[in-house]
Amino acid sequence: MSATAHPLELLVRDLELRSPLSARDRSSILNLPVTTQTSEARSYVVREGDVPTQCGILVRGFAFRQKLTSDGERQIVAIILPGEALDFQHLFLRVADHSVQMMTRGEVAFVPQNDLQALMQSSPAINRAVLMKAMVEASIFREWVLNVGRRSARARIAHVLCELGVRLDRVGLARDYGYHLPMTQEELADAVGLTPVHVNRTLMALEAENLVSRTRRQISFPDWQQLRIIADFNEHYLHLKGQPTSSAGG
Amino acid sequence: MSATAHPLELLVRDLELRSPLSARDRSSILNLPVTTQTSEARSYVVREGDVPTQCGILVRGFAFRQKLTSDGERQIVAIILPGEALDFQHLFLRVADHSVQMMTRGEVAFVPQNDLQALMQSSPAINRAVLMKAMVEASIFREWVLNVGRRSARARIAHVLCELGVRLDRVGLARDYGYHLPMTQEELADAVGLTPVHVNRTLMALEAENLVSRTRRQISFPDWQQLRIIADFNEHYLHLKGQPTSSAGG
DNA sequence: CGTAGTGTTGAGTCAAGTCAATGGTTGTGG
DNA sequence: CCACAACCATTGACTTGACTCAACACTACG
Repeated sequence: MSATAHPLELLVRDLELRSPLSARDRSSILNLPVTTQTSEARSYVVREGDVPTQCGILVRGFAFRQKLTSDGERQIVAIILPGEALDFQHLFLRVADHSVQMMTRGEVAFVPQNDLQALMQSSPAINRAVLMKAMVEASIFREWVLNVGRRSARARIAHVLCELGVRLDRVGLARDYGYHLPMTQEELADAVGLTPVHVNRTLMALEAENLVSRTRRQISFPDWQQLRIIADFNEHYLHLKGQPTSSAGG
Repeated sequence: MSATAHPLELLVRDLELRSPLSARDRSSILNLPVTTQTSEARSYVVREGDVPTQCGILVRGFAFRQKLTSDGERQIVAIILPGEALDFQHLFLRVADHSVQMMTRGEVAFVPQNDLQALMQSSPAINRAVLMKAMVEASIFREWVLNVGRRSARARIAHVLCELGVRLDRVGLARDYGYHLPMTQEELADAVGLTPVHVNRTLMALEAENLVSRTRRQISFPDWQQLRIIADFNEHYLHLKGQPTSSAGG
């Protein structure tokens, strides 16, 4: 358990992508007390109504945020990638307003909220990085409202595939924006507000047009530029560019 | 311009609803340097791509956040009520990922980001209150993804009407959850991801069932409990309850 | 009292949903 | 290594909720 990479290494890398951290900041994050635990696919990490006292960070595997209607229909409202926090929002909100579930088997690192909060108070850079991450997530929610509210089935699905390509590329988990997608068509349907049957037909159509190529759970994009166009994808909402203050020549 | 209420009074009230502020906190907020300006209906307060240096707070009137698809379809992703900030997110994100537009004529107070940031650094309570507000907004976005993604036209519309009823009630702008709704059916359509024609038909149906009553731009709800049910409305996502730490007795 | 923005209604169409069956993959235990 | 079981993907036939197009009515305001 100690020879492998530190469980929070990916988190640090992810935070640094938008806001620079000093060596000291990095090491104080890595020195946070963590409890790492393996979670099975489909297990819940947070349940709606919970009052968490720890902050979970996804170390390995994929997870998602979901909400249900009263008649049991599921909407996936966010996809969580390795290195991302499951619930920064609980640093400020007491009770969970949605559930977080593992999409695949994976590992989650838990840090006591108090320790993280103390660290944020002592380091403006860490404070800033964590809050930026939370604000970017809010921006992604806005884009998803647009996606689900105003785009065709084709564009919706393509848009989610593009978003994952770009986000996974950022953390080194994609190759030419293609990636291993451990998501069933039913889950994809619940992320874009469609039925699984219609997602299947739409994926088949995208494949027939040579915009998407699937083998097993691997997905790739023979014509990434064209896919972006039909997805109406513009990554501004991911706020990936470096900070303005210093070196602007990104 | 000086005998009337202070432009940030509603903001203070709103922040206090979730997180207590000391007298000193209140007065330091009210002492922030503000520039108040009147904005016409449909004018833009923030445009996608802007790099704001001031933080806008809605003093009077209604506004909304919107995003457009490349073929010009609009999605309203949030409705902003008096006392709410237009762009707390720009304290952490440099460039605007969406536009904020006035729904009605109104007044907006601008505070330099630097001053607000300094205040947040000097007062943990203000810091907490502002960030709670931002996190609650993120929670509302999640609910909207669910609303637009998984509910019927009827439920979607009813849900937005319920949300506005509860939020307006909270700031004293509703009476039995009925309120003045200065929103065209086209805007409502863009908030719920439907066409104006279909919104009209659905509203007429709700009215025929005596769940909604409209006169001019005033809307009221003869059977609020039933409306909540058909809307699948549960206000947990608004995080309205007082803080857990002290007096829990509602 | 005209004009422009809204709201309302009707008729016809279509994108996406439903229901139901079949086919393929993966994993597991014997 | 095989056979089963469970889950997932695919396809067809049919239905429907929401959209489109187009007209007309109301209201506010100068």
